Amino acid sequence: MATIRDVAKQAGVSVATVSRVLNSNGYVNEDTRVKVTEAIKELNYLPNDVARSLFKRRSKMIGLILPDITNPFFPELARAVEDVANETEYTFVLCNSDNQMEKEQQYLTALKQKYIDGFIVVSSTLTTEQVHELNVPVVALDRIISPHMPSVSVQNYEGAQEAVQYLIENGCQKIAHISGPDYVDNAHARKQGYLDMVRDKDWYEDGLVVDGKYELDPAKKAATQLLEQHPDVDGIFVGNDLMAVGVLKAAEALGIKVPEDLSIIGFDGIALGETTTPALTTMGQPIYDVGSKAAELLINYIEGIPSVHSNHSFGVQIIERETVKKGGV
Amino acid sequence: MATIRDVAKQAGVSVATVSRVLNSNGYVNEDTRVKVTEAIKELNYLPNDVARSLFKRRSKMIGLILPDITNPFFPELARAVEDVANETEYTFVLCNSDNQMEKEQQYLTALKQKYIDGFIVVSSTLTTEQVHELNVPVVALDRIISPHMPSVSVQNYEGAQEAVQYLIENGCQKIAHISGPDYVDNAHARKQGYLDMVRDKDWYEDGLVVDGKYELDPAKKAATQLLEQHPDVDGIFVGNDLMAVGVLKAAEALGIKVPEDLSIIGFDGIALGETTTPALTTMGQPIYDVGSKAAELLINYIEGIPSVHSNHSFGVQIIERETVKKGGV
DNA sequence: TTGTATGCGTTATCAA
DNA sequence: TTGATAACGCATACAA
Repeated sequence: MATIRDVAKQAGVSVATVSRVLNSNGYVNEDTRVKVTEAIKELNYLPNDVARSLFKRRSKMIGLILPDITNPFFPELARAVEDVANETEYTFVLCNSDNQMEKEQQYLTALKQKYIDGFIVVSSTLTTEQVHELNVPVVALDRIISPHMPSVSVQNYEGAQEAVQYLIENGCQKIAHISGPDYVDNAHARKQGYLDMVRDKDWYEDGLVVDGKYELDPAKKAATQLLEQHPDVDGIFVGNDLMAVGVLKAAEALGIKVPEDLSIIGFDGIALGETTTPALTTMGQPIYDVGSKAAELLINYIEGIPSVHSNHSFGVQIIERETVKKGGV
Repeated sequence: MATIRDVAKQAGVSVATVSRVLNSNGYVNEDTRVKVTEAIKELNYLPNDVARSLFKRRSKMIGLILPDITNPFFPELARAVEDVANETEYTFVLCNSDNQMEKEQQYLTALKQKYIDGFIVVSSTLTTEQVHELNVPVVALDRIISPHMPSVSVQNYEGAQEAVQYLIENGCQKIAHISGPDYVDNAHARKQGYLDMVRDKDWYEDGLVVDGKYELDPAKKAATQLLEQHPDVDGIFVGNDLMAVGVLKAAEALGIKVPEDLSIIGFDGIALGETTTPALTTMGQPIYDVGSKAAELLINYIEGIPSVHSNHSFGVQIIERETVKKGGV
């Protein structure tokens, strides 16, 4: 590996001038610029980013901390972040936290030792203090950590209401909800959206909302119980698509026809929902846009470019497929 | 951020001694060791990895280059790599190449500038020369670049044969194949496995193998055509699970009952296959093990630990679910 | 057992 | 317009 010194020697100039043409700042004579450029080419020289980082105290790296890339909601998000990182010449570090604060903290400090420039985090456990004392730019994604911290998310509450409304409009008479964990703010918001739509219905009762942990199997179990105890439920608003697939499987196992006997609507709009039979109707969020917006926000933040909105909330939109029986009341 | 110099001052020793206790090498008096440790604690000192990297010429980072994390085959692989990277204190960089050699090359050189210690690559375009002149440890994953380069993969040829055999044993009379791209070695091997099982059957004809590009929609289209042109096909061995889902969808659209009128078997064993209706029968590969083995191999390679086998090939195993009609001939 | 000095490869300051 | 040189924060060779 050639160093800047080798280039300098080859071009018959000092390292300072080489550095100047490299970063194109400061005056440099056209002739010597050419000489240096040629030397660089001949030696196949590439600047050493580590040395650069040491001097600049920044690494051109950003980290994405999320629960688990194996959860089908996250790959598209990660892809979006990676894409904008790539465009802006940042390198992208992926961290799976399994929702454990300990792991999050480990990644945070380990990467800080590498002069990482910033983080995007999907977390329900990180506190404002932790982020603050980290002293590195952070934007929250999908889940909000604090209103005072830049974030990108979607209109969970409103989306949930729309979803329930859609079920009602299509004739459902008794609508249940499979919720995500209460400590996840978006799960909480979706549940509230549901509750505020149904709480005053005469058919409503507490047993209609059960926890599915945002995972497939727990949701399947929860739905099975729910449907056994409340056979008159004819519509379910499920907190995310992954759980909705579990609900679909539960109905199938119980011999309940979807959508004839039971309408199901999910939330997220992940690709998985297109592959089930029947295909999943859902409240879709613009996952890729959410991810890339978070990355943009972070990079602007890092580079000191002021952002108009530092708390961005995307709208959601219903994706009509096959798990809701169409027809008015 | 405190530096080693701050710690030295605080403890009343030189930076060399601090370095010694940090890396626990060289002699150091127990008393001063304690003093230093305390100073470190008081100052909340963390060593600067960038400075370390510059000196050591290595970064404790490994890169994983794969086509697209959005393809449901890859998240589990990536997770496995990240897990062992994490255990061994390496940080994990994810790169999406979209199967473009140009992007691969960009990542390779960009990360080399950061003193990356090694790569795991899922690639069909990278050449031995490129890897060689990179002069950084590389292990090939899922797809073999050269027999002389460490690699981890599965028994594609044998698995394909088993899959076809399974279809035959269960009474299929005319078996087609939806293949992956021929330039992907594992797709080629799977196709060969199929061909070597059926080439001499009296029902075999060339039109029975069609390209599905290892993607869902192309496979769906290909299967639709295939099934229209060859209505007597009663079994399909599909080159991967993602395409198999497309085939399932095609059959559904054509009103062909699976598995009653058509048996389908995929390859890979990704989670997606469990969620379809009917659930996909497939040749499962130990995806997580494949990924973690590759990571182990790479890290041993990096750290100079000799590996017994540098070309590892895992076995595959049939996962019987619901898309193959059971029953002998 | 400990300290001093040097280098890892850059960038930026200051002179020239 | 260019060149010396001092950082950046650490680890090691060599002295002491």
